[in-house]
Amino acid sequence: MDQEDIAHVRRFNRSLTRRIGALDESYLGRGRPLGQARLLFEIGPDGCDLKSLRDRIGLDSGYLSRLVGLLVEHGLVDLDSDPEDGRRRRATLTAAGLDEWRAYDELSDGFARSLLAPLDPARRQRLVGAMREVERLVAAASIELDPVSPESTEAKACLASYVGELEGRFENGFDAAKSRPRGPASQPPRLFLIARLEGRAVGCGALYDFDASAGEIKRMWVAPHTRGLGIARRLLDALESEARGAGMKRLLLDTNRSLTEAMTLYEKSGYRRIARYNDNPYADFWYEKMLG
Amino acid sequence: MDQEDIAHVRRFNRSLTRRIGALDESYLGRGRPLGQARLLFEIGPDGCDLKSLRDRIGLDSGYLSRLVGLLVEHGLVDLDSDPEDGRRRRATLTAAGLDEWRAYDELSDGFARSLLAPLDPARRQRLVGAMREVERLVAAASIELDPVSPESTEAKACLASYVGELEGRFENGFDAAKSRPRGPASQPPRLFLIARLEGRAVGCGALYDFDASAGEIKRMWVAPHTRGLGIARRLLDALESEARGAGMKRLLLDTNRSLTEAMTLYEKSGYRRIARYNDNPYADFWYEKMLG
DNA sequence: CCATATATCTGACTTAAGTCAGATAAATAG
DNA sequence: CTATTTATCTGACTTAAGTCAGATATATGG
Repeated sequence: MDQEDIAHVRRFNRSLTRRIGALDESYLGRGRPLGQARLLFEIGPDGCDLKSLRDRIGLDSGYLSRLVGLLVEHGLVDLDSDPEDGRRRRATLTAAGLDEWRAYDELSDGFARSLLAPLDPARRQRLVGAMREVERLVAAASIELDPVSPESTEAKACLASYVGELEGRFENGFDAAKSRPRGPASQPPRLFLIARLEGRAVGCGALYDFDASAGEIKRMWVAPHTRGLGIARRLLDALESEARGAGMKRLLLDTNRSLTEAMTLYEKSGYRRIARYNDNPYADFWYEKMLG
Repeated sequence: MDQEDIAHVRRFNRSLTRRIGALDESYLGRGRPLGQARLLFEIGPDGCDLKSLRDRIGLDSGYLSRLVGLLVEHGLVDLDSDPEDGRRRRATLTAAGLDEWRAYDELSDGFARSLLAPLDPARRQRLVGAMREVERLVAAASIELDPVSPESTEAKACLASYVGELEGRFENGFDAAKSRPRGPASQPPRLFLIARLEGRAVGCGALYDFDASAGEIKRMWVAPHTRGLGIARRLLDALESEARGAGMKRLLLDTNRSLTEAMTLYEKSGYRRIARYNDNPYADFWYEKMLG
């Protein structure tokens, strides 16, 4: 990463900050402080309970209570108890509040429009495309890997998605029980990693012991909407580095012919096809990589 | 421009706002309110006079005075009168101020680095490229066209750059006096347009009367660092629309063989090669367009 | 039922950020 | 030299934004 790349990112941040500040300014044009405006906008046409508002915008509970109070006072918001949990309170927009919400929505739309309008169609498409690219790659950069227990809710949720997907993709469906790694029955993995994007699990991968000097990679999965961000690559790298740290000399893995992206990844990462080394009924190809 | 494009721009704004907010947070980590931190950072290693600070950040003069006062009090900034204009005051960083400036600079660098670091080199390049594209296109969208007097300082500055460039590009140099449009001596243009990017003139173009039913486009120029943003196209469109409004049926223009981008633009915009219609010694090609 | 946790509210604060009306001193136009 | 403009400063304000320590009422696990 050279200094010039960094300078570009900094310039980008600066120029965007200024521009986005302009959106805030336009919000102020409705004579309401930014905090209240944002809150009103976040409550939205469907309403919202205060707890989730607090989580989303990150406000002190006392402060939030007062801000909502002001909106109620101005006749923009109604506040009732949540029927399911008497401690919680739900905020919903009144008719006047909904009008205001629409006005803010219009401002945001108008702002976006003002970025696109002066451009010819070709440049417009390029801008939208570049924005999407920036967004995706910035998301990719904010992925975090965390070791978790394979028994944790998060791990189980990932595995369920993994199984669900294989069921759909494999010609004969998939039954997780038949694809256990060998060794002592239901041997736990040495490391189970979760990939998180803004706190939500969007991928997983596990490293198992195979024999005294080898490990096995299994349960590699990435949520469909986050593919192409290099998450699988990072999971694989992290698992390999753990394997090296544990003194393993060799890594094994198997895969199904329908998982073409996975096979591409393995081959790019230095895995080479070998003969069948297990009796996994879902495996079509077997790979190994010597750890240097 | 469809609703989906707008939704993309809005999502982009939202996700970037959050991320850029994180940079502000990191600035706060040095125990100084954001206003002071930004001011210190803007003063920079070379110092700066208060007037230009005010223009750049847009602060109330009283407020700025007090903010700088605080920085002086904390031993971070020195304040002296400008030797050239006794009303102005120059702020310069003390040794301690410079250390602080470096710390903020490091934070910005670190922030940029944290966006790039988790990515593999290919994705890193894609991110930097996409950021540059967004920046350029957003700049393109914020270009504004203004009619000005051809005698104004801005117009003269543009024309000077235009002449300077032609001198360099034409095989036999360029003398503006020899390339006057025909008609009553030094006839003023019907419309002289300036293209502005963030207040600075980065391009120009003029529409002259040629005869009772035709106009002539001349003095089309775009600053080198802003080429590729579609500025010339927008200037040309605006001049044509003025010509239509004035009842002109036909537009003429001439150009030199070395101005290849210009020729491409004219041809894409519907201009067709015609025979020589004037005695401009620098012209190699002549074009016309019928206004529909 | 009890202890504890959770969601919200209230009161009493602090601080940042900014506005506005002059005052002051230096530059500039005539 | 005088009137006006310009750049900055000072004093007196306002408002937004946020923090913190309880108080209160409701859920939840045992």
